[in-house]
Amino acid sequence: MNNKDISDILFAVAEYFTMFDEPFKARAYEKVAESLSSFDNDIRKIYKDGGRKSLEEISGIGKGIAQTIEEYIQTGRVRELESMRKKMPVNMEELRSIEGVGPKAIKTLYKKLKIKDVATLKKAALAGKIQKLENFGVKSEQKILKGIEFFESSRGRFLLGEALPIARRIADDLRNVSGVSRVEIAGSIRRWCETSGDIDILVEASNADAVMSTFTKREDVAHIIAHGETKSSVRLKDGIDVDVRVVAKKSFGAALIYFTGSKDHNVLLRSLAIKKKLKLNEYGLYNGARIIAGATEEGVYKSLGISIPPPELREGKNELKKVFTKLIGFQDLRGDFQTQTDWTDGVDSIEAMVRTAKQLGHEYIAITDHTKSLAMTGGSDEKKLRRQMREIDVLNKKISGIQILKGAEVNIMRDGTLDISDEVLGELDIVGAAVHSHFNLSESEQTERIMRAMSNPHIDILFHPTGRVLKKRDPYALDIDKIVAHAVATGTVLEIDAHPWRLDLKDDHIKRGVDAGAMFSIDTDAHSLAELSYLEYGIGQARRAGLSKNRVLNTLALPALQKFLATPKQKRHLL
DNA sequence: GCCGTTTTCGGCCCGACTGTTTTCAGTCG
Repeated sequence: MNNKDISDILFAVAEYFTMFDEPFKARAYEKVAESLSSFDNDIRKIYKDGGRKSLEEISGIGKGIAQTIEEYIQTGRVRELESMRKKMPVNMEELRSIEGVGPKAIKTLYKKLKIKDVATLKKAALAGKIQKLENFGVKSEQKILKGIEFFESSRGRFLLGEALPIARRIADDLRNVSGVSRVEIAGSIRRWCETSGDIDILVEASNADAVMSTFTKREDVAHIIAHGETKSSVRLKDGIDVDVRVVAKKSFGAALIYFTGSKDHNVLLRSLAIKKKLKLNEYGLYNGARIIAGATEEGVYKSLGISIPPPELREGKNELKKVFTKLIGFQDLRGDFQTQTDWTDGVDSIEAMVRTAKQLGHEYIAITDHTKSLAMTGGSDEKKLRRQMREIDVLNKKISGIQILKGAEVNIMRDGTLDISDEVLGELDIVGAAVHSHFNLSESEQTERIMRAMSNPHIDILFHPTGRVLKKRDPYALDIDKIVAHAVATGTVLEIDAHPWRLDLKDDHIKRGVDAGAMFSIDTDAHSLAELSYLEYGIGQARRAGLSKNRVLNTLALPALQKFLATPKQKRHLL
């Protein structure tokens, strides 16, 4: 049981309260659930050390919620939730993942049509039963069907941001098994693909038995799919499948190539081997019966006469023929240009965000809270922005070793104008612009709108350019090549939003930018301290696109960055 | 259910958008 489990339970309670028309209780639970999901300290430990009282010291937690958390920690259950579930036994998590279906809709759907999950929802929608319900119509029925389509196409695949932490946890545990000398995460995760179907882990060990039994007996295993001498598969309680294989040292490199993939890459490699009258499999590269390489990846590629491609580029395209430009490295970024704080919809204070960024080794961090037309976030108007600038001045004096840049995530209005005056934008160090509404404009309208915003001399970066949310919302209709060309023409930097739900721009779009000569930034879009470590997801996407360090703004040291920002937009360049 | 330099009771971030309606409920962020 960790913070996420507790957070999930509180979310569930909140959802039910919403259904039972208790909006304020719901909001109270929701708030705590949100803050716990990115809370740095272990709640269970806080409770064990200081009891219920210490829970109540956390902002947002009072007597009631402290009791709920206590009950859950002690018994693993929450009676109130169970009794509400009895009244309305629906698969809330599944139904809520359909866009446009909220708690109230779920309530009506259950009461009128006994809809419990996506399967029964789909049946009812296809039968035209939903459009007849009060407050529903033909359009809402169609919207639900579209949502189900989306749900089905992305089911079974996990976001990189979900799969990678799980894979690392398992890999770390396996490293502690005696006799284990090496553990690597392979598969699509190693290639930094934005989603993964499963987790592949490769182990080099003298004692395969111990590895297999430790792995299959994990607490987070829901059931064992296979348990063999060198290979086991399990399904975790999270729903994701994990394969672990144990291989001998002399085959580790060949196995790592094989299990890293992609499938298409392996096909290319094997046909290359055949051309050279060799044979490649997961145990090694063979000349007849004699093994000529296998212990290391380098050795196998070298014996095939090619240089080793970074895992991110092993997609079965032209990676065997290509000479690789040096990709941006995971340690190359010196700062972050998109972060939100508790001034708007972030969780943590500016000071806390800055101190954490400093711990991460950043030389600078831009504070980019939302602006006024995003009222739901408490977005800043000109006055509030100026107040924030004064606070940043104070903090810059107080905190040494990192520069805080005054910024904003300015909202792009329907017509492409901005919701903050040019005068105030001019006072900021760095400004990002982003779309948060009117997602349904035609491609040409949407493209024109964004290009107009990019033409503003104060807009340094276009934030999350296509607006997608993985597994949830498609990107808005956009002519990406026009946007890229306009970025180059105006000197606007294109963001690679590293937030694991966004990864926006995506790899293919980054590639188009690379080809067109655009400049990029890689930012976390962090709304809490924990999210400040998301940069690696963006770097992974950048590497998949072949992006090199010298095209990325936040690889610059602070003085060079300041010089860049002091240059008029049109004249800016990185190379 | 939580909280207090506008309150220990009475509010609770709130505006846009959609699709349903004919003045509004639900969802989203």
